[in-house]
Amino acid sequence: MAVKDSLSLIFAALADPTRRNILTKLSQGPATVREIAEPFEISAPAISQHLKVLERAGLIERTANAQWRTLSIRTEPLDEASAWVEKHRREWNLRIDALEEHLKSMIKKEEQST
Amino acid sequence: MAVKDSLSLIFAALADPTRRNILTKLSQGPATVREIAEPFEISAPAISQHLKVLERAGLIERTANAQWRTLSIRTEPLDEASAWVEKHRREWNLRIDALEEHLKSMIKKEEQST
DNA sequence: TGTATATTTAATAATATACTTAATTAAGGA
DNA sequence: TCCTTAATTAAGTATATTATTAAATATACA
Repeated sequence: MAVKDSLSLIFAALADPTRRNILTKLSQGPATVREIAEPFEISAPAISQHLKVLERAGLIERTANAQWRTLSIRTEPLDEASAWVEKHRREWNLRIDALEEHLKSMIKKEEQST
Repeated sequence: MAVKDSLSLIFAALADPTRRNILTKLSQGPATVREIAEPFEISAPAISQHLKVLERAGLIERTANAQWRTLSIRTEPLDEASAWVEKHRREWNLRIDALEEHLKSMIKKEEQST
């Protein structure tokens, strides 16, 4: 079981619709495992494993209260994921803009030479 | 091979450091498969498979030129990923703010009653 | 104490992922 | 035509992921 870097853990955790649904639920406020599991058809252990994946990625936090675990979302990993995506989007868009500038100036030269 | 929704494909594609490195390279401009493969120690077929994953997620685009394939990044899936992340971050932060407001007003009441 | 509820752990199985080497396809150029 | 280069496909393998059922653990509460 190879150790994974945090971005890989975060994106992998987000790559499953069940886990994204869990985060959607938690983005409205903390909930117990039971409350989280309720809308899904899968077994309780399956939910428990999904929660473990989310926790390992730092996306959720559990606090124990008697036999109940209350889960809440954490935004730091979302910040990290977002930062990566935004950086690449921005750099690519800069490239595209530069390319457009280049094409424009090419056309201008073309026009001047005729 | 179950059909996956697009967000799952995108996040899964981003969940691998080799593929993120490929996108980092491509965010600086288009490149051929050879150029992309160069910094990596893994075999050419492994790169080819990573490119297939990125392509299936819509993150890259290939244009064929004789035996060379030129690859470039596409930002639509990055937009989609970013939108999901931002939405959840925002909603969770709103919750937190509301909670803080609530606590503040509780404290205020507490102070008034003493 | 005994029982119900909440949740996790363990064992297992099916499927998916990420790599490998060998073979194949396709084009350029001596 | 033959050889080289670029890239993909095919086949095989190790490991990871996602689910299952059965059992274990922990707490509340009659």
